[in-house]
Amino acid sequence: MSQTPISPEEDDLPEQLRIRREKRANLLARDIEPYPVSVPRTKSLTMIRQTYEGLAIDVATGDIESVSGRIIFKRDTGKLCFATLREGDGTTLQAMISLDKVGEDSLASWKSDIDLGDIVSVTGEIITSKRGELSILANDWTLASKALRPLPNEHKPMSEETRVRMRYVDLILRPEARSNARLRPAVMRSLRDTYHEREYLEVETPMLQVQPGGAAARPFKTYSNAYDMDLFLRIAPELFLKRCVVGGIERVFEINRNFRNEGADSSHSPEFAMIESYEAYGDWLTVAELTRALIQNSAMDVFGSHVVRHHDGRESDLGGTWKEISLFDAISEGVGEPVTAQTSMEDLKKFAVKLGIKIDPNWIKGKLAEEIFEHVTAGKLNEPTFVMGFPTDNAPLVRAHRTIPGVVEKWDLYVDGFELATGYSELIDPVIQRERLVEQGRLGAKGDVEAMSVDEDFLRAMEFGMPPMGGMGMGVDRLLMALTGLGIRETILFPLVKPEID
RNA sequence: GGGCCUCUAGCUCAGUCGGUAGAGCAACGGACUUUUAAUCCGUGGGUCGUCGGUUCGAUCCCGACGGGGCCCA
Repeated sequence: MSQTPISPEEDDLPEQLRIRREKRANLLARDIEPYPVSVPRTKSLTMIRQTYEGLAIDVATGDIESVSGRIIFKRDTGKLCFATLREGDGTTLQAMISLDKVGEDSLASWKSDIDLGDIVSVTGEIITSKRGELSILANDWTLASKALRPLPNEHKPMSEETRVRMRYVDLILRPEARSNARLRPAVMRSLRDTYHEREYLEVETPMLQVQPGGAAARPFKTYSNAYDMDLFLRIAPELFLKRCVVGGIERVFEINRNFRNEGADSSHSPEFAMIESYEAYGDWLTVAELTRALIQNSAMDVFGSHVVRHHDGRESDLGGTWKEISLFDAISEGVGEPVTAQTSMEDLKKFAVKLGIKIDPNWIKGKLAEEIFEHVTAGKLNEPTFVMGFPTDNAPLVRAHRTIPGVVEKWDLYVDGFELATGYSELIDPVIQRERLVEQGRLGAKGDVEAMSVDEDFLRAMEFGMPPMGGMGMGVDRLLMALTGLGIRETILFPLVKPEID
């Protein structure tokens, strides 16, 4: 990592930082405000571009406007200077500063006080240059904000680390960074539109929880001074959304952050956006259809097609109905022998060993079966595929499959080789639910840090009667990955990075 | 958790078979009234991630630590 100081001491600064601070001081000494409260601005660069689209070469419109933007190119010549201004969405406009319009002092100041990266306001006539470039020919200009750090070389890509650490610079320089930042809210809006069309109610449930639940994951632990008690950041909203359904909010969804205290890599972030929804009187097939609609509508709303083009040019077809495979069929094919929920732990271990899977002694049978599946099949599932029917013992919140013993009505959706979403026919029998959670508690006591615990208030809610329902969950970051092919850290504006200096 | 790669100027990167370093862009000084990564002339800028070790001498070799990346479980 570079050694650019985060909190620079005034002496011993790198040359370019020192020079820019001197320029700021010099402006102040001449009673020029480097950070004014406001600057003239009558139109955005986008509005100028729209208004004067198609203007011929070397035209003077007579229209006087004030515009502002960050200087991303600067070409100073003797008596006529050019700069390219850019505003937030990437729209640019050329500014021209000429001796005969602004005078000697102003031109000299432009050359010596203004740097690449500064934000300026320019007032003048909208013209096209002799080369046909739409421009504003300055009658006057003023500094809007002095940049004390130089912009990186625009023509060489910033390293991945610099992009993530200084996303603000990434956003200034890289069009993809700007479009990625705008993609997420567009997808969020599409997801909400789909839910609203189906008369779902959006709710917000607690992120600070007394007892984390709803998923198999390690939580972040924190502490409340006011209550003098440990609290946890939620790993899933599931148990609260189900409480909503008990209360009669029969179609409910939430889009918000979950936190899992686990490894971070190109598809896992410690905090990630998750969508979860529950539909009374639905089942796992109902929510599979919903999930497909959510994803396909997102693709259509954002890209205008179910075929999405990834950043590397690869196309991914999310259209049509999607393939469904059985989890145990996939495992059987992978190991070359029939495997069912009844296959013994000993046999599963033999298969796992043969495949070179490192077995965690805390794994129960269902977990081992899923690990084998992930090893032999998951990564190969590039086209959207529902993997149907999971082992009962590793899915404590899901109801039993109506025909297949030892299996629950749970699917995982795989796209591009990773798990994008999951859906259940939810378990609604409070007695069986209690048995399942008590069993989870036993696993937890034996050292399984991901095991769920018995949430008495959740069980009490169930005991008031929970309607039959289907539920689903989907990672929003992963949806963005499926739509764009990007890594998770590119879909998140400010992913967690370790500090540069300790 | 294990393995591999990587950290050099503001940015992106070369490089030194061990004798304290270079390019492009950026910066500084000068020339230029139509530039588009402007051009031309000149100049400066570095604790070579940190701390140890080996050595007459380490940015380079070795070790530990820290940051980043990739692969594996």
